[in-house]
Amino acid sequence: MTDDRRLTAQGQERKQQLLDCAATLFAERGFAETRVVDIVKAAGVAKGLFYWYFENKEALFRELVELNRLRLRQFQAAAMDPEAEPLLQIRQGTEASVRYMASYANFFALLEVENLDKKFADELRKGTDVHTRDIAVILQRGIADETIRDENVDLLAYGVVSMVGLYGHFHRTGRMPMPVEELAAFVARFVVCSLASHEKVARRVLAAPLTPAVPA
Amino acid sequence: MTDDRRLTAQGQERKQQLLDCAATLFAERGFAETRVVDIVKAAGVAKGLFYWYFENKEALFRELVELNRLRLRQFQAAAMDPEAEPLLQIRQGTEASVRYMASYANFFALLEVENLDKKFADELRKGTDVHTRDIAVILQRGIADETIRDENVDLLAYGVVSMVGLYGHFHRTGRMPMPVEELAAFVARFVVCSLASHEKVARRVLAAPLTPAVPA
DNA sequence: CGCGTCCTTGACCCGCGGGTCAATGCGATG
DNA sequence: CATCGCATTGACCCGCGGGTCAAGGACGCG
Repeated sequence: MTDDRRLTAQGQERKQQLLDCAATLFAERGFAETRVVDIVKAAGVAKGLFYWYFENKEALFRELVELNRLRLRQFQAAAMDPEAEPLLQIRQGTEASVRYMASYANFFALLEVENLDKKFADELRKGTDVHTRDIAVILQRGIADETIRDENVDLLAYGVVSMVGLYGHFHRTGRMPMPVEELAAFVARFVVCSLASHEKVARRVLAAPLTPAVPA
Repeated sequence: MTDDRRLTAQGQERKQQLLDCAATLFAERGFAETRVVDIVKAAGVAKGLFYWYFENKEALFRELVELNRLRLRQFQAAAMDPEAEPLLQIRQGTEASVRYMASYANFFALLEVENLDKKFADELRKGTDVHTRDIAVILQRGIADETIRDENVDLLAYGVVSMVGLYGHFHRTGRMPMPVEELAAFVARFVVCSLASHEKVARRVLAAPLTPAVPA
């Protein structure tokens, strides 16, 4: 495949099918351990077709990651009440992220791979950084109005973002069978407690009603 | 190499040399991207020699990980004052771990790889779990005496252990140039705040003097 | 029906890199 | 100095798996 060819409806579908199969396999056994043959077999097509839709295995991976990071950010942004106080926004975003990860476990497992294969680390890190910046901006407001502990805002943001990924991984790998909602609530409490400047701020934020589920 | 052969002093040394070179390379470019040839070249020996000391590449990796997890646990345990209250022990262990990771950055980067290659995940996870259990036991005591928030102890322990690894990674990959001591202090504060049941407990624990450096 | 574009096939190529092996060195030990 | 077992060498083997390609549908359009 050279640059962006025009794809028919059928073509779009087939490409998506390959993306889906690849995502599942990557999530199951990782990038390096997934063969192109495995992907096309899973999709029930010939090997050559893979290269009609993708430059190579790496390109497919990048596309997959990009797509999903986008989705997550949107989902998270949608869950935040723009009127709420900073720490409450963080709580809402955190809960939403955990839920998102649960529904799109396959896709999400993918993002973890980026840290493993150094080949991707540098390029894909940028995506995470953008995400982290979103959070940092909110945290900054919380620090300004003294509801969030006055710490290095980048360090805090990194912690918040990673935390979600961390517990998502934990849950996904089945080491703690528990309902998603429960886990989401736990992570939210954990994050809020680690950020709140005072006990009463934490209590106030945690007392707010559960974030309503947002339509995808 | 079949099982454990008797090695001369020279043999021990050579083997260690290979382990060191491999650790550096793995840390730099990851497991899958490091060739056996690269390792032996770095050590300045012939390829065949690699297989005199190790069953294969995977076996070397496992040995490396095992070795370092052991070291970390010892280091961490040594940093904890057995008389101190639970949360203070956690703080001491956390600070020590961050310091440890800074000194043995190469070795430590290795532990992250385990999450990437699914091949290792299952087996090596057990090691992490043991580590997590250590922490869980301490947390349990803190929950009993109400100095630590009454949450699922396993979830908390996982968070604490991962947190350290997380920020270690962050620091190691050079995204936040700052003195190790400063980072260690930050992570300790983060963890203490997320665990403490009450503001005054957190303050008390954080007011305690810096853990003295323990001789290796 | 002829032509062009999109789609699909599967046999084939080929280099990379893990792993082997027969030969040799070398430092103890009797 | 003979012998033995640890240590070391580097050429070689070989399969795996990424990537190619020539050929052949299928569908739409004038």
